[in-house]
Amino acid sequence: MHRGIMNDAPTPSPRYDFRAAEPRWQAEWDKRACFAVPDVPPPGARKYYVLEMFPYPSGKIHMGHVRNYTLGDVVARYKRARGHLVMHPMGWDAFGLPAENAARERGVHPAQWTYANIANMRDELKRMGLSLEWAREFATCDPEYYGQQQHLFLDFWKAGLVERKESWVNWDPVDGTVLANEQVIDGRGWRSGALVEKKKLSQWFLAITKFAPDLLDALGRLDRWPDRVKLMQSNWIGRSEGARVRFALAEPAADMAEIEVFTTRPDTLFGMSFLAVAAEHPLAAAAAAANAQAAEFVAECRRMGTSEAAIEQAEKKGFDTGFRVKHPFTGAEYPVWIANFVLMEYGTGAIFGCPAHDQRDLDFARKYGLSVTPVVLPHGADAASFHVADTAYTEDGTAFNSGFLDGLPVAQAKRAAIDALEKQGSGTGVVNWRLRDWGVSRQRYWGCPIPVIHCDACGAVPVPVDQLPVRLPEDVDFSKPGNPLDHHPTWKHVDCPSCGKPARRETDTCDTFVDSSWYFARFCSPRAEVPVTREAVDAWLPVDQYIGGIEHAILHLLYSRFFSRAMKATGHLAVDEPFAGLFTQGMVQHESYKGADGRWLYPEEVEFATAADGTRSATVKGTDEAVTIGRVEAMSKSKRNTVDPGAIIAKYGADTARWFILSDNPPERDMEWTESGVAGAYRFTQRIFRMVEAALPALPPPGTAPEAEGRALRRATHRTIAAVTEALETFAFNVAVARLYEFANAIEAAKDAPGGARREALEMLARLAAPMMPHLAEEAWSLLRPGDATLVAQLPWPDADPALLVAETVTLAVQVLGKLRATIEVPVGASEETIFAAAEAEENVQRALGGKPIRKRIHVPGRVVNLVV
RNA sequence: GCCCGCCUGGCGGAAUGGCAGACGCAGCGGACUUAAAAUCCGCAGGCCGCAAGGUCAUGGGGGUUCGAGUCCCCCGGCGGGCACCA
Repeated sequence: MHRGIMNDAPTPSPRYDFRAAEPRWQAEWDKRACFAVPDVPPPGARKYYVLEMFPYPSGKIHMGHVRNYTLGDVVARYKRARGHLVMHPMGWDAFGLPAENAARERGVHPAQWTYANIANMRDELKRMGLSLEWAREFATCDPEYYGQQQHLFLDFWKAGLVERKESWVNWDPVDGTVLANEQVIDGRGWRSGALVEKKKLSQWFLAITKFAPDLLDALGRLDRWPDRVKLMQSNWIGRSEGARVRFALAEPAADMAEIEVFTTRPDTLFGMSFLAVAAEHPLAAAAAAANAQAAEFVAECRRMGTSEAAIEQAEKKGFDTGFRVKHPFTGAEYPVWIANFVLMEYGTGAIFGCPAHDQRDLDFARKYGLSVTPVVLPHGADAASFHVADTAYTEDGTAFNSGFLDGLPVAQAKRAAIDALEKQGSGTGVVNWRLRDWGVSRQRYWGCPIPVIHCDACGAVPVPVDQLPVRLPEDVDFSKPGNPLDHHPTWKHVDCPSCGKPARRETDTCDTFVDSSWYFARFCSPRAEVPVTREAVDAWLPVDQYIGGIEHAILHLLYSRFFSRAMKATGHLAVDEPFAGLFTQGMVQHESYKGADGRWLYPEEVEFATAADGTRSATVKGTDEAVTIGRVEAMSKSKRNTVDPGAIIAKYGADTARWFILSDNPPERDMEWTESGVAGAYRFTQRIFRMVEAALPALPPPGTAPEAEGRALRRATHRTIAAVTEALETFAFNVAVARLYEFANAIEAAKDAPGGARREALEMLARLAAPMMPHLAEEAWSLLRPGDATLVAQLPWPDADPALLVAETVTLAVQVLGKLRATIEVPVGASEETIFAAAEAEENVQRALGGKPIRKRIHVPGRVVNLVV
C-alpha cells in the first residue's frame, strides 16, 4: 500500500518560494499600473475589452470563479502582449436573496453581510494574480450604481419600454412571499411547507418582446458566439408562424361570445376534437363561477407551480366546462375543456385539440375518450386504412378528411386554411413569439428599488431624476414574513411628486438580472454621475471577449442584449450587441465521499490508499472508518465535494492553481479537480524554476544571438511559439499547456545545445507561460535578465521565425487500402515519383501488396501515401 | 414533456477527413538515499507472438469515402436548461 499524495505537504523548502514571489510580483504590477487604461483610449489605440461574468459575493471564491477568472486573465494578458489596450475590470453582482436569508437566519444586515463578503473575496481574487484594474470596481448594491439603474428605468419608461401588467406568481400563503420556482418543492414552500398557490400580481415589465425580431435576427451576426448558445436563445425567443382562430361559443358565457386560439397547425383544423383553455383563462373563471367542480379543478391547477417543466411533465388532466364552440369551417360543435397543460402565457391561453397530429392532445383525448380523426396522410400511406393509435403523426403529409384542403401538402394546406379564415373573418395568419415580456418586480428588500410613487389621483408617477437614488432604508425588520420594505413604518409614505398629496412608494425591487444587464457598460465610466458617459462606452463597447458559465446562456445574455438595445433607444449607447465574443466554460467537478453512516465528507477529511492492483480505497482521516468514493459531480456545498481555492493557493500558490485548471481539459467542458493533478502542476512550476536556475551559470549574456548550430533546439523553440500562439487564439489552453510541457522536455533533452540557443529557449519558455503562470514567468525572467527594467507583463508577444518552422524532411504514413503498413522519411519537396517508389520499396508494404497490381496511388503532401490494389 | 450538449486507454484528454491515444495524472521497473520524500532514466491500449509483425479498438449498429474519432442516418447512456437561484 502506498500513501496517497493528497495529504502530503509540498517540499518543505522548495527552491522557488511562491509565497514570497507571488505577492512581490503582484505589488510590482500594481506599482507600475500595468493593467490601468483610460476611460477614453488615445487615438489609434487598439482597444480590447475582456470581461468575465462578475461574481455573486457569497463570501468565498469557489473553483468555478478560479476557472472563470483564470481563463479571462490568460486572454487579457495575451491580448495585452499582442499590443492591445486591454480593459479588464471586476465588480460584484451584490443584490439577491442569500443576503436576505442571512439576515433572517443570523440577524446580520444584508448590506453588512454583503460588503464583508466582498472584502474577503476581493482579497482572495487578488491573491490569484489576475491582471485586473481594480480602480473600476463597484458593487451593484452601491447606491451610486443602483441610482443610475433607476435613471435607466425611468428613461426606458419614457421610451415606452416599461409596462405595468398582471402576471401569475408562486405565492406562499404562510410566509406571505412570492417564491422562486426552485423554492417550490413538491408544490410546497421550501421554508413554510405550505401549499403554494398561483396568484395574480400587478407588476412591472420591461418590453423585451418589442425587440424580439431583432434579438432573433441579430443572432446570425454573432459569429464569435458558440452555436449552441445562439440556438438556445433562438429557441427561447421561439418565433413561430401560425394563425389566430376565433371560435364562436354556441351560447355566450359570461360576457364572452368567442374564444381565440393560437395554432401553428391551421391545416389540421378539420381534425379538431375539442378546445382547451388554461386554468387562468377568463372562460375557466366563468366555468368556475358557475360550477363547484370546475372551481376545484382550477384551484388544483393553481397548485401546480408556474414552471414549464412542472406543467408539461404533470399528468394531462382536464375538466369539461359544458360550453361548446362552433367550428369555423364546418359549424360543427365541440366541447370546451379546461386543461392543465395549456399555458396562459403562450399564444392566447387557448388551443384547439387535434389529437391525431399532436402528442399532448392525443394523450388527453385518449384519457377522456374524445374523438381522434386523422387529417394528414403520411406520404405513401393508404387513406382508407391509416389510423392513429398511441403515437400522433406530426410529420409532413397530405391533407385528407379536410374538405377544401384535401390533397394539399402540409405547408400549402396551412396557407389555404389561413386564406379561408381571413376571407370569412374568423382568423388571421400571425407570427407568435414564445418570448414573454420580462417581469422585473420582486417583493424583496435586497434589490434596487423601483423608482415609482403610487398616487391615488395621478396613478404611477416616476420619481424625479434629481431625487435619485431612491435609497433602501437601513433600519429594516426581517422578523416578520413578507417584504420588509412594505411593512417599514415610514419609508413608503411620501408625497406625490405630481400633485403633492400623500402617496406611496413602490415597494417592489428589481430582479437582480437587471443589475447584471448593464454592468459591462458601467465599467467604462464607473464613477460617472450619469449611467454611462458616451465617449467611454463608444470607445470600449462592445466587450470583445466575454467569459462565463453556460448556465447563463439564455437569460443573462438575452437580458443584456435587450438592455443594450434599450440603452441605444434611449441615447445611452451606440451598440446593439454588448458581447462581440462569448466563451462558455464548463463546471468544476470533484469526487464525492460518504462515511459509513452515509454522511457526506469533505475531501480534506478523507485519506486515500492505492492497492497493488491500482484500486483506490479511502478512510476517514485518522480512523479506520471506510469511506465510499462516489461519483465525480459538480462541486456543491450539500455534497461537500468542494475544494477551497484559498487553501489551494496557500498550499501550492496561484500559478499552480491556474496552471492545473488550464491544463486538465478543454475549458468549455466540465473538468475534474483532483489533488494529484494539482500536485503535478506544482511539480512543473518547481521544475521550470530549477531548469532556469541550473542553466544560468553556463548561459551567455542576455542578447547573445542564438547560434546556427543550435538549430534543432531553435526549431523546437519557434515551433512552440507558433503552437502556443495558435492554441491561445483558439481557447485551446490545455493544448498550450501540453506544448509547453513538450517544450520543457525538449529543452532538457538539449543540454548540449549552444548557450545562445538555450538562452533563447528558456526566455521563450518564461514568456509563453506568462499568461498562464504570470508570477513564475516574472521570476524566471528576472533571473535570466538581471537588471532588465521590463517586466514580462510589459513585453510584446514573441513572433516565431518562419524560416525555423519549415521542416527539411517529413515523415509520411504509407497505407495499403487505408491500413498503415510503414512510415517513410522523405525530403520536403520530393517528387511524387520518388515518394511512391520509396513507399513501394518498403518490405512491409510489399508484403501487404501481396503482388497485386496497384490500381490507384494517393498522396496527401506531408501526411500520407495510400496505395489501392 | 420540450430543447441543448457530451460519449476516445486505469483517468483527464490530443488528433485542417490522412500514422488514434500527443501531453499530463495514476501505475510499473530502475538509479540516487541508511531510509523516505524530492529528483533523474526507462516501460506502458487489448489480444496473439521470442521477435519481426499481425489483429482488434474512439458508446452500439449502419452508410459515404482510397481513407472516418472526425461527415450522414438510426439506437443507447450520461449531463444541462426550461422564465422569481445567481
